[in-house]
Amino acid sequence: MSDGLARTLFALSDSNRLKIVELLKTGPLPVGEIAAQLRLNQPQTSKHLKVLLEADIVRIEPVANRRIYHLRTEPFQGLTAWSQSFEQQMISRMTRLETYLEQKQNAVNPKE
Amino acid sequence: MSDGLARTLFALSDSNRLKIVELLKTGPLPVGEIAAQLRLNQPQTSKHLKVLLEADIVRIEPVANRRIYHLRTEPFQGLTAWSQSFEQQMISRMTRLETYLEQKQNAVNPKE
DNA sequence: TATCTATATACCCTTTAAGGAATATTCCAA
DNA sequence: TTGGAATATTCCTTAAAGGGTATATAGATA
Repeated sequence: MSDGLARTLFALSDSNRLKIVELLKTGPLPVGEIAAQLRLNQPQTSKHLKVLLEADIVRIEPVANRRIYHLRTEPFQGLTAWSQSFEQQMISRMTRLETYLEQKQNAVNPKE
Repeated sequence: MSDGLARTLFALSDSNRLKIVELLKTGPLPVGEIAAQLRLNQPQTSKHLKVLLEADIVRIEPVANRRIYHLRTEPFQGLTAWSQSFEQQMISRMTRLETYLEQKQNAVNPKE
C-alpha cells in the first residue's frame, strides 16, 4: 500500500485540520477567512494548511494579495477506494465463512 | 462531524498500524502472529493494537491463552461514507460552476 | 502448586507535533 | 517608494507519540 496514504490519514487526523477540510468542502477560501470562521490564529492556520498542502489535500490559487485554498478531489477518491476495499474483502471473507459453516452443518445434519 | 473520525484517522495514520490493519484484512490473528509477520516487537505490537482497539477499529476474541484481533467493519463504512460525501459535494459544486459559466457565456455570445 | 506461554504494562529516552508570539515576506495601492 | 494588508516562517515551550527493555499479569498445563 502506498506510503502516501499514511500521510493523507495523518494530515486529516488533527481535529483543527479536519475542521478546515470540512469548511473548504463548502468552497475555496483564503487563509484569513478560514482562520476567522474557525476562530484560529492566522499562523496556526497557515501551518495546518501547509500540512494539508504537503499531503496534497489542498492546492493554492494565488489571487492578488491572497492565497485561496482549494480542496483536491484525488485524495478523497483514494481514501474511498482504500476504505471500500476493506469493506469488500471483509464481507467476502464472512460470506465464505458462512458458506463453509453451512456446508459443514449440512454434512452433519443432511436434509434428505 | 463526529470527534470519533479524527480518532479513527489518527489510529490509521501510523505506518506500522496501517500494516497491521492491512494484515488483519486477510483474516483475524493473535498478537504473536502479527508481531512475527511484521517483524515488530511484541510490546509495540500490543501498544499499536491498543490504539486500534480504542479507535474501535479492531475487537478482541479471547481464545484460551491468546487474544485474536479482528478488524471491525463499522469504521471503514464510516470512513467510506465520509470520504464519499466529499467527492459528491465537490463534484456537485463543480457542476454548478460549469452550469453557471455556460449560462454566462450564452448570455454574452447567444446561439441564436 | 510450579511453570510455561501469550500478552499487556511500566519506565525511560528521543523525536515530533502543536500552540503562542514575534517577525519576515509578498503583493498591492497610494 | 512607502505603507498597509495578507500570509508565511521562526523561535520557544509543552505535550504526546513511538521504540526499546524489563517486568507484570492471565491462562494453560504438568
